Amino acid sequence: MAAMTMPRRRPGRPRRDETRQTREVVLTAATALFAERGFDAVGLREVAAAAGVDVATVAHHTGTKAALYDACFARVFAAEREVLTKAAEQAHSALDAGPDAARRALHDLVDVFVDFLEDRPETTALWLRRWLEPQRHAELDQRYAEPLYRLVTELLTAAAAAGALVEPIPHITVRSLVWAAHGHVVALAAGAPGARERREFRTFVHRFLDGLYGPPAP
Amino acid sequence: MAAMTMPRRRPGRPRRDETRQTREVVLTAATALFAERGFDAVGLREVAAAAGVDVATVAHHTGTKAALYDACFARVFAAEREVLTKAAEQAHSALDAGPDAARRALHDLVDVFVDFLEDRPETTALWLRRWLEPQRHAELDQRYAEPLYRLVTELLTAAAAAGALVEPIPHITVRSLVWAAHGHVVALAAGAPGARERREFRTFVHRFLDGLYGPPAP
DNA sequence: CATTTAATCCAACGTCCGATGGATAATCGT
DNA sequence: ACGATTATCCATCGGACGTTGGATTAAATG
Repeated sequence: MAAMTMPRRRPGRPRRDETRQTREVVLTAATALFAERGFDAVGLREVAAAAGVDVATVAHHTGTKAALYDACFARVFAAEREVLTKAAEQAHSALDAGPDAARRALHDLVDVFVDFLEDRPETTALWLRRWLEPQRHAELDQRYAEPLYRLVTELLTAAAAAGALVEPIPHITVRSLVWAAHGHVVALAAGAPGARERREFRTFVHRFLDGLYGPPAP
Repeated sequence: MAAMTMPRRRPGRPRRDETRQTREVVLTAATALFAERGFDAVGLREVAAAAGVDVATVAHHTGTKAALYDACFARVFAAEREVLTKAAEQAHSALDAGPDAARRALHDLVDVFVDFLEDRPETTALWLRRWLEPQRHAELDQRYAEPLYRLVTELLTAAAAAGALVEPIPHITVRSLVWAAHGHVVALAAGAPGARERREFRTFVHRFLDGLYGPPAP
């Protein structure tokens, strides 16, 4: 990740090796501000100042404010999707090795997810903000969330077919786990004692997942 | 709940029996708008129009915009706290009647919670918005959430002492259930098929709670 | 070297917002 | 019946916002 501000770049056409730099710096600064305070509470002059450039430079690189906002979301969510898709595919390929291996694979998958959110808490903030904007929400859900939900839901369904997995309603199980993880990040941001909270949340999630491996309901 | 708009009240001192009416109408209209779009995206003129009054009238009754915002939160959260406190106390008093009654009492309690959120989805929106405002979040958490969390956590702890309740980390269990419920409301608002989703979410939560009543981990 | 291209900043425009002062009208207290 | 009180609206002010046009600088291009 590039530094938050630039060391005052002089005007003029950029050299071939330094194109795209300013855009990244602006996006990084804008992402942090939007995650913290939202679209309307953040001014373009503020973004420009945080990035160390003029407001017109921001407009030059990212167009309107709405386009800048969308670009911030796309960048963060794409990174999340990339990490989680890879982890989900690994878990999927571990299914053939028996119920115990499948359970461990599930543990690893959610650990990757929780690690990612803890490392980049702005992801949670951006998702919460999108969930509060119904029209955008639907679009981004389709692009970034649904593929993952589908993958993990298939994972649970396949595990139920292979081992003795008790899985009442896969998509609700997955969604609830995701929201619990976001709640965990919010609690951390609000000042919950960090190390202990992190450890206990993982314990909770693992036990919850293990509970899915109990005997089928009569 | 009063109507969203007023039938154009004429100026002049109000009669004794109609004091506080305008304030309630303004608060109701403002709550709906703030829940939908947030503090900065809602203008006071817009609130005034939705309530059928002038912008100066809004200021007269509620002071600054920030005070109006806070008043909306306080009203909704107080209602939620009242309903849930009563339900939690009922569940608590059912603990002495044995493990089965305790489990049924827990089911009833979360049903009350989910019913409340489904009936008044603006509650979820307001909580999400508060969680995105760290400083306000801490204060309202202390006033409205923590008493309830403490009550339910004690409930789980007492149930573990009485029956065979497996409860690894009570406060994380409670928080995760709360967030799962908010995620459920967001999914409903985003257009998930209503009746089926409502039924399945309750099934999921009940099975999750029953899982807490399994044999203690070795 | 001359021209084109790209990035940056400065200054300004029009708009909308929250807040306020003051006028008006209807009821209350006496 | 008459002042005091309260609620309402109108008009307006200062400021912040997103956006844009144009000047400046520097590298690429030929």
